[in-house]
Amino acid sequence: MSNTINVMLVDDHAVVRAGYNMLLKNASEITVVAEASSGEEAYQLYSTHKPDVVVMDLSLPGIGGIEAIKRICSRDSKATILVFSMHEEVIFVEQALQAGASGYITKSTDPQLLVEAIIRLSKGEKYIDAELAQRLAYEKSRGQDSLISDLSTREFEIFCMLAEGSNTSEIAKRLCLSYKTVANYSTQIKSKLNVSTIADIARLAIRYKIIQA
Amino acid sequence: MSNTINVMLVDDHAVVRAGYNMLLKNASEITVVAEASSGEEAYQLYSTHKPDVVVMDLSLPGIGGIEAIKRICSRDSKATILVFSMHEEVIFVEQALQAGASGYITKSTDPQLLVEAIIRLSKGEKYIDAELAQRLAYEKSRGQDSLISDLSTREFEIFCMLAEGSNTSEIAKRLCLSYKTVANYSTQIKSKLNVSTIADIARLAIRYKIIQA
DNA sequence: TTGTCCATCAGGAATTTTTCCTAATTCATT
DNA sequence: AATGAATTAGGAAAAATTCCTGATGGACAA
Repeated sequence: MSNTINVMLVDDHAVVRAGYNMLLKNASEITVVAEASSGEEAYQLYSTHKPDVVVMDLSLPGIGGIEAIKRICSRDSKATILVFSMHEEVIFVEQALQAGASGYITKSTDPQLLVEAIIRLSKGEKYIDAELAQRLAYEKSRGQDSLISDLSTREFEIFCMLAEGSNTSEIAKRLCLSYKTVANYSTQIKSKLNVSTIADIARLAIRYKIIQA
Repeated sequence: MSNTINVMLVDDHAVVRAGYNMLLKNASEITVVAEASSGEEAYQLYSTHKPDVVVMDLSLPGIGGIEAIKRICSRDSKATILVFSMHEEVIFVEQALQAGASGYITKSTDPQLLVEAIIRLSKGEKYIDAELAQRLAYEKSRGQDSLISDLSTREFEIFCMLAEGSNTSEIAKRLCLSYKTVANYSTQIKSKLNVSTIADIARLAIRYKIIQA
């Protein structure tokens, strides 16, 4: 029997997936057993392939990466998910870990670290990008979380979608929630962030580099 | 002598660069002769390597991709630059082409099209993602390019206030207009700008540097 | 184990906002 | 003088928001 690490790649860009695939071919310990291009697909393929480690981008169409992590982890509490994201902001690390991820690295890191991180996670360890871990610790120690990190997982998710220009009913549809639920969340988010319009939400999101202008 | 196509890759994510690199290794016509991780570096390496085609991401640290394209093209008017971006909005295509790029494809396209596009560009042809080209042509045909400059004085005024986070009744008060007037303007502005939420308005205003995030 | 807290989800009802239609007025331009 | 665009705004219907309430389930502490 082999003790190879079975990995599933989740990224909506086929080119990027192909690149990772080739990178990981150089690592003999690792076998890519599945690829998904959306959160929904990831969730389904996870069930059929049960990979040891999921390498997941956060910006995905449909249900985003965070929601995909939540669903996979609620289905299988032992799921091991490595977030491999372009976002270099602490807030994303917090949210991803809260959703159930076991590791977080950014696409700026040395390619070799992707392999390293996958191996670490497969052993049950955690692995967080060194610089982000530092910043996370530093900000935590100074209690310097932005208002945004007060948002719950769901709140944050809806916050992002509002900032990106989705309206209440679109969000409800995408997240399979009642319109009312999203509307109520929207009100609560504004209250927590101390703003009164969606424009303020968008600007906050851009200021904190959660979305791009 | 060889008739291989010399390519320079510009992307701030090393992993992504490594991926493209490997993808392009499969294409015998193409040789990657340089890699840059920022606009500045791209500019410098261009001068020393004179690649036949530059494959360039748009989201780069420091001077962005657009600015890098402008500088490279102003140095060498025959420079051939293929934008390879995650952005699927027409505005980015317009800006990139205006800056001097010869092609634009998105990271969602089939990996094989990257090779195809590079070959096309090396022959002096243009290559633009099919779907984006359609949308661009359509919008151009409707004279719908500089959206914001289509706004009337009053519309623009209200547009700015909406983007800054004022709500309809605040704006009405400040401009000494009826609530209804502002509400109707708001609807019309969205329609002219082809957006549906205030978040979109805020992002547009920030993108065009009309307000700051 | 039980109780408490929090996150999540959502309905009801009142209110507010948005949308779409219509129309008056002014002002510039042909 | 006439056309057209900009500005202003009301009415009516539709949609969104707000504030309340309450159910559920998971985490955690006494």
